[in-house]
Amino acid sequence: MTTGTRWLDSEQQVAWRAYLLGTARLMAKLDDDLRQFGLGINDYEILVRLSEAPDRRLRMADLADRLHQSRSRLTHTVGRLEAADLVRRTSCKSDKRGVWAELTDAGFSLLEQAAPSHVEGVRENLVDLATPEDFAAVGRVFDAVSEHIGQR
Amino acid sequence: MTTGTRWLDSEQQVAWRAYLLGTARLMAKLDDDLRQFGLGINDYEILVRLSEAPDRRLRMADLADRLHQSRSRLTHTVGRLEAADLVRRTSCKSDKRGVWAELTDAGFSLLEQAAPSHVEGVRENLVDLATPEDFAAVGRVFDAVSEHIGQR
DNA sequence: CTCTAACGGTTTAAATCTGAACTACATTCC
DNA sequence: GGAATGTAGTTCAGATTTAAACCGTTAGAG
Repeated sequence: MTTGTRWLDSEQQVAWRAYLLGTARLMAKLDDDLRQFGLGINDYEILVRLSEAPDRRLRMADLADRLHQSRSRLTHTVGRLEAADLVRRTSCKSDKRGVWAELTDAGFSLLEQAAPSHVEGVRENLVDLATPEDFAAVGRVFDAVSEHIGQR
Repeated sequence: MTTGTRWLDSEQQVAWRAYLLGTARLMAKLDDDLRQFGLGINDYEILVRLSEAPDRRLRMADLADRLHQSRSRLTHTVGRLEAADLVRRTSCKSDKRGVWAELTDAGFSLLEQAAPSHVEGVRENLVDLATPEDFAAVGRVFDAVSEHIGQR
């Protein structure tokens, strides 16, 4: 009795492919639009998370988790952002192993410049293309995905 | 009269972040699960597209467009797949500039091995987590995104 | 207290990806 | 026909990402 694979049905297949292609195109577009500010979407997200945090700073590991990135990748990226004077590193007093990544004024300022255009891009290329219900569904689905997969 | 930025409202914000994090986690998970077959999700998708094409082959540019990849990236990836004997390149007779990327028997065979586990992963970490309606919404949304952004 | 395991972060080297430059062929327009 | 322009694909150099090894520091067990 062969417990065969539960393949995707035709509609699921189509939706899955649409998601793959749509995501690829969307990310490429957003990346592209951010290039005028010298940022990629990954850099941008880092700056945003920092800007929202208390004292505009986060511990490296915390930041890595929020973005689901390896600590190694984050070290490299923050290194570049630091070289561009957008982020500053300071060591953590209470845990000497720790490092704070802190948004500089220049970083905050660049973020203020880039944000309107970026958000407009997210609207134009995603949010405004969907009905509110459909977009809410996207949120629910990927929230469930995150929840299911959990931390790395 | 300041035509201010149309920021995302709180729910849109949450949905957008859920999508970003969920996608990051999902892709990492699928990549991870494919590693046992020596493939990444990008390699896998290439093999799948080839396997579905007439004569199991596609022109490089065609394949690149379907995956929204640069020709350069595809050249590299196919080069590696060719080295692993999963894909074969042949030159196109009708257009001497062209190159066919063709799935080898080994490539097809590996795909047959990997597919059940991969599809199960897509189900477990995405499809089965959503109601059919919600998942259909995801399909609609990203189809609209693809349509809107168009070819590169 | 002290030993050991775990954590936080960086470094290193290799793998992969990007973008521009380049080669060859094809097409278009006099 | 032949020059200009466009297309397909590759190559090159540089940037980014990955995975593993590594170094302090911290925490937990005995």
